[in-house]
Amino acid sequence: MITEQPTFKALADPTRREILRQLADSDMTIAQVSNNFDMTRAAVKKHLTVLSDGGLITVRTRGRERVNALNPEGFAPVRDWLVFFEQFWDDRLTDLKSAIEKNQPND
Amino acid sequence: MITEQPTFKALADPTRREILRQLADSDMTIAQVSNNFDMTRAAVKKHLTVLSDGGLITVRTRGRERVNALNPEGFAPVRDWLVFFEQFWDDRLTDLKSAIEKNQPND
DNA sequence: TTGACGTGATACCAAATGGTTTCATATATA
DNA sequence: TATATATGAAACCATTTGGTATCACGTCAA
Repeated sequence: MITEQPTFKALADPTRREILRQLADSDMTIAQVSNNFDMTRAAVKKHLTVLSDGGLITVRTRGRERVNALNPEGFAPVRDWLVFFEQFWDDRLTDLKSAIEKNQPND
Repeated sequence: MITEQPTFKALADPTRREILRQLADSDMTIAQVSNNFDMTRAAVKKHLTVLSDGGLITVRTRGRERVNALNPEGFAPVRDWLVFFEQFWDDRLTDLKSAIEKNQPND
């Protein structure tokens, strides 16, 4: 079973969400990502590990480099979670609509 | 400007996400929510405060009670965030498709 | 082969987080 | 009015988190 916890946890930090946005533009090595943030490479590496644990990115080896890329499938837990509530509100609206129509049959 | 940070932060904790799911069934007072978790009312109250700060729930006073309810609008930051990436992938697919058609004009 | 480069991993630290207990305050009720 | 109920808030604590510095290791290039 897929647990959604690592995914939501990974998204809780603004630096990590910014990393995802940048990876949307292009895959990047750890060093490249680090250049875009005012923190050490070690700190960025930790964030990338959390993102990887959350399934939001994949990492492939290229020589001595490690290339990070978005993993579209990793976003599924968030999508599913959101759909649960949106579906719920859709049903609520449908119920409300039918209730109104029931009380106002003269449309 | 709406900052998405409090929203994502609120969603990082499994207890808080479970509270949201329960509130989808019915609005609840703090005491009612507390009854569903194995922790003190004070702890639950803290979680509700975080959810409120994140705009995910609204709280109304009813006598000496405080009734917590889902706030559909509070989910917008997550929806917007997700749409950014899904749109991105849609564009990628479109680009890929047109590139393929360009190289295979004999369809 | 010998550095230089890119990364992994660990120890360490301050601050944030998630929980507790305790007490104060406001409202409902006998 | 006196008491019980529902909540608010603060002090406190252990653990997690997000950062640092440092060193070890594999790979590329002269």
